[in-house]
Amino acid sequence: MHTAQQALLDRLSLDANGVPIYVQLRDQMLSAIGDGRLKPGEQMPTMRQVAVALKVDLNTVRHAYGDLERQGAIVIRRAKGTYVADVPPATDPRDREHLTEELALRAVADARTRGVEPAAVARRILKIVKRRGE
Amino acid sequence: MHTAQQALLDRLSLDANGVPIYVQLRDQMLSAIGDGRLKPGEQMPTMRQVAVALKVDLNTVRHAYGDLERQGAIVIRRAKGTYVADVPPATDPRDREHLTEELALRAVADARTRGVEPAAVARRILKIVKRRGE
DNA sequence: TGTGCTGTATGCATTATATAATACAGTAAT
DNA sequence: ATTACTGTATTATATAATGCATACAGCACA
Repeated sequence: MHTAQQALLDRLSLDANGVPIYVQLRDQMLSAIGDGRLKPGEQMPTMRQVAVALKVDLNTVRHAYGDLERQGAIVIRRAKGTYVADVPPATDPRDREHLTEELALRAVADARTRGVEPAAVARRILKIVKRRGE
Repeated sequence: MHTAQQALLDRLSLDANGVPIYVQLRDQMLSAIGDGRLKPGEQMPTMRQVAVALKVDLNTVRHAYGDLERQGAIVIRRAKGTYVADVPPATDPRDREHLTEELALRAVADARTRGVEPAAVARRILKIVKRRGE
């Protein structure tokens, strides 16, 4: 039962637009997680699978996975594989306010640096959580 | 009356997210042209203005402008300045949609890995862009 | 034990990115 | 002609990214 990883592998693509490969990989995998195509606890494609499928160096994939782990999105287990991180318990209400602001500011900056209207991203987020019933 | 360039300058921002500076500049300017904030024939900020405003090297800005010219979005006139092309390439709406979706999905994954409601982040984003005037 | 899968790591070469410090060249206004 | 602004260009330096080859290390299982 490797449909989830295979589906992700099939959707991965690289563009020669100046964006580093490891950034493209990292961001596309984050999207897959946000999408729910990869669920918490589920195994990610192995680094070698990604490297072979996209004809990219193993260390480049490792770079992307390393970023994702540092960010808390995945967990890497030596000799076993990499897995989507479990959803952490909701933060306590006082910190949540601050954390929400922080995440929002980062999203705004992210959108701006990619030339996208932050408001458009916000509306899209609402649409995503709605179509998943959250 | 240089409000258009000034407005663009004010909105330019850089983020240390692995995306090369010249790509960030190129994309943001492309988006400014795409949504009409910069109109055909209008003068762009000079390369030096951008370099000084963002504290980046003149050659880095040139790299971004070079991409834009090769792409047909702007026209560079030596010693006179750079201008939005008369018929700027229509930014493919599908690309814009896709990028927006990607950014939204990343934000969702980001929020979830930190135990924050994605919807709360979305509402915060809207609040932020509102309190900055659209 | 050994085979085979995982992630981890190193060394080397090449290319890309970014900065700094200068300089050059074309245009326009005074 | 001088000045002041454009874009263009070179050299040097440093760091990052990528690829390639080659390993090492941990785990599971026949």
